[in-house]
Parts: sequence; C-alpha cells; structure tokens
Amino acid sequence: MSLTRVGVDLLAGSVAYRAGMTVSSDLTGRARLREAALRLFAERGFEATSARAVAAAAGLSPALVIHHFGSKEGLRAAVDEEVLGRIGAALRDADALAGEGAEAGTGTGAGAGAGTGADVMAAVGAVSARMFGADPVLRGYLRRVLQEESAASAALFARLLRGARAELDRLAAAEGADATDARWAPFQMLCLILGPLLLEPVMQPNLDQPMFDPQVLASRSAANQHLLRHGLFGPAPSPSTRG
Amino acid sequence: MSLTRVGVDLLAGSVAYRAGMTVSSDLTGRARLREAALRLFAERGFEATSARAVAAAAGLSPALVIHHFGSKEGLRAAVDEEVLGRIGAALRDADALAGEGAEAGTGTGAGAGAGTGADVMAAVGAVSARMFGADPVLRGYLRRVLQEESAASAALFARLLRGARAELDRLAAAEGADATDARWAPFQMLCLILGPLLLEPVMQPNLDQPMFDPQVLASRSAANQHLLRHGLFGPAPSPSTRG
DNA sequence: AGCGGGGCTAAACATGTGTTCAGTCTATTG
DNA sequence: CAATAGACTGAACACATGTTTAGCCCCGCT
Repeated sequence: MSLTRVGVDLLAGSVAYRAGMTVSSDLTGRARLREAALRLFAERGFEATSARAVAAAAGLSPALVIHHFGSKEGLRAAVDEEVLGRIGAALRDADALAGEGAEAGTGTGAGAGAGTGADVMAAVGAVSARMFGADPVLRGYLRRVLQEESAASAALFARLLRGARAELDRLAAAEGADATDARWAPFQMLCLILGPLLLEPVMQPNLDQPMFDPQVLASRSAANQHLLRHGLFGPAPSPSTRG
Repeated sequence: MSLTRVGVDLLAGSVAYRAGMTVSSDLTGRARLREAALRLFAERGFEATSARAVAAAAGLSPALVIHHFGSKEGLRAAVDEEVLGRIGAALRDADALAGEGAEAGTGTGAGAGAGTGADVMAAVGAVSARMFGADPVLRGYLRRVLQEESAASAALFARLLRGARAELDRLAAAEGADATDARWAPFQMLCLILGPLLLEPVMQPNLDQPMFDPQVLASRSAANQHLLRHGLFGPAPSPSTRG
C-alpha cells in the first residue's frame, strides 16, 4: 500500500474514495481513466462522451470503466468527487488565508477600513484565480456541473454561497455598514464571480485577450471589487492601476 | 397558403425558415415537433434527448423528424431559429420601449437625473421579466444555448452585449458620469442579469420562493439597479420598497 | 373521376452504446 | 513453487440510436 503521490493528482491526496474500494497506487489505469474522463466530460459533456472514448483517451480497454467504477455513472461520480475535492481543498485554503489576512489587517493597524476591505477582496481574487484561472479543464467541468441539478452541484453551490456570505460579512465589517440588500448581495457576488466562468464560451469571442489570463482576471477582479463597494460610477481607485 | 396564426407560436410570425422549405400552415406536426423538442431539449439537453422521445412527446412518428427537418441536427437548428427569433423580437420591443422611456424622461422634464436612470433600469427589469420570467422552458433552453460555442449562441450574446452597452450609456448619461471601468461594466451587467438564469438549478434550492416569480424577480432587479449605481453599501433607496 | 403530392406511418437497417463474459498476464502471498 | 488476486483484454451481447425505405391516406387539383 505505498501511497506514492503522482504529479497528476496535485491536491487530491485527501480525497476519500467510496467505502469498500481499495485505495491503490493511483498511478494505475483507474487514475488515467478518471483524468481522461474529466477532460472529455469538460470538453463535450457527459452524455456526448462514450465510455469507449474515455478508454481510448486513456489508452485502455472500455471494459475497464466497468471494472473500476461499476458503470459509466460511477465514473462520473468518481470524477465529481475528485473535482469537488480539489475545489473544496482550494476553498479551505482560501478561507484560512482570508482569515489570516483579516486578522493581520486589524492586528498590524496598517490600514483604515478601506485597506482591510481591499485585503479581503484580494483574497477573493486569489481564490478565483486559483480555482478558475489555473486549469481550463477544471473550468469546463465546473461549468457543466453547475448546470445540473444533482446533489453534488447543489452542495458545491451551497458551499460557495457560504463562502460568499463570509466574504460579505468581512467586507461589511471593513466598510462599517451592512449591505443595503443583504438578501441578494451574496448571490450578486457569486454571479459576478461565476458568470464569466459559465459564459466563457460566448464571452471570450468578444474580448481580445484570454479572459482567464492572470492579468486579465486580476483586472476583472478589481472591477468587481469596485462595483461591489462603490457601484459602476463611483470614484476612480488609487492611480496605481496595474493590469 | 393560409398563414393562420396559432396561439402556440406567439411572436414567431416573422421567423424565416430555411430557404427551399415551404412555409406550411404551422399548426401541423412540424410545429408540434418543434415545440416538443424545445421542451425536451430545455429539460434534458440535446444529446440526452432522442428523436424518438421528441416524436413520442408530439404524438408522432420518429420518421417525421427526418421528413420535416432533414436530421436531428436540423431539428435543433429549427428550434434555435425559433427561440432566437422570439428573443430577438422581445429585445427589439424592449429597445423601442427603452428609447421611448428615455425620450419621455427628458421630454416631460418629470425627473432629475436619478429619475431617468430609474426609468432606464426599470426598462431593463421589464426586459428580464419578459424574456426570462415568463417561460421556464425558454429559460432552460437559453441556459443550454448560452453554454455552447455555436454561431447562434455567439450571435445571441453579442446582441445582449450590445443591449447592455446601450443601457449603460443611458445610465451613464442619467448619472452624469461615465462608468469607472467601461471595459468590464457591460459584462458585469450581463453577469448580474444572466447569472441567475444560468445558475437557476443550483440557486433555487437556496431560496424560499420561486426565483423567477414576478415579485421576486422585481426585487432582484431592484437590488441589481442599486448595486450598479451605488454599490452594495450605498444609501438605502426611497422608503417605498415593495416586493 | 383520376391523379399527384405531401403528411404521416410501421418496419427495418446500420451503427454506436453500456455492459458482460471468459480468459490472459503479472505480481504478491503462503 | 503453487496459488490466489486483481489489472487488463478482445469478443460478444442486448439495446437504443439516427436514419432509410416502402407504402398508406387524404386533400386539392384539372
């Protein structure tokens, strides 16, 4: 049972597979199948991807899909679990990071309310970059998942909603006032963050740069910060506008 | 060639079918098939919907799909054309309405800048309500279409983007200032409007009322107006908050 | 009346699908 | 070494799919 970590798996070390399944080396065909499925599902969608195509992409026999995952649906579940695990880990890291940032902001006395707020929003931007910017495959898969009404997607969105509410609380504390419409605020925040993710295929053709390029993403994140705090027509931010 | 309009077809009178096809009465199986396909594609997606399922839902033979549309893909194209036609008409109406509203706002001298801005935003809300609120099937289909990277979806989004820019110009004129970040502003506006549409399946479970109910939609629209103009923490709107 | 055409159908076709089966190979274990 | 376990395979199965074909029925024509 040597749990040798492979480069492919990155953050997935702590993901718990379904009970009763032996957690094997994970450089084997099982992981290859899962990875190929992730890529193809993200590209073409689940229904449009055949088990044979997944197996071919992994260089294996179609029968292995059944052998390892029980069924094609089982494969999807495994991919879901894997992806949601990665995202969960990223979110957990981000939460911890945001918490540190907030404490540091008040602790060092470095900034007025605005400074702390900016820190918080920067953390949000970092989360976005980490989750969405990094991997176009992950983006594609996430895009598909968020459109279903499965239990997994509901859980993911609920998790994001909790995160948004927490960010909003921090932002409100920094701003010294509660949001005018606390009911819709978290959803608006999520729409601003997730919208470009969901709309990427139709939005990208209207831009001259790849919209999830780090710099572009930072610029959009800054615009979102500004919108949330001051509206579209508020005062221009400090002259140091990079990006 | 009696072009009797049917209730089912609503706004679709001016939609031009592909050349070479005789425009028949349109209460026939062709329309029934298209309508059934619209519903099923919206519910389950194109790939997951079989031609047989469409035919069965229309109470017709599967062979008719081929006979009328050439192929399953042809059926999809017809549905796309139909839906995009309806939306185009709604947008055209909305543009006209918004134009009138803006002229009336300045003409009657009824309002300060704020008043005109509110009128403009109300128009946007009306568009949203008209396009998205009315028909859950249309919402579902739109949700699917906006996720593809087809020519049709790109055209639709480009059209929406143009609309958003126009609204933004009007809003800026009313506000007496240009948007701080003119580059992202229209996309942000679209994300706020389209986000809930795309996220409906995962967002609805977190709400206690149907999120496209007219009242709820109006409330969300108002929140969006407020966000765009004053940010999340701006001054509360006039005490007459209905919804 | 005759007749041609289009809406419409049942049955069949070819293919692709998820899945099963029987068996091979390899590595670990007793 | 023998045996067991599990990764893995090619071939087959049952079924669903998009599509084709041949033909029916009814309506509008000359």
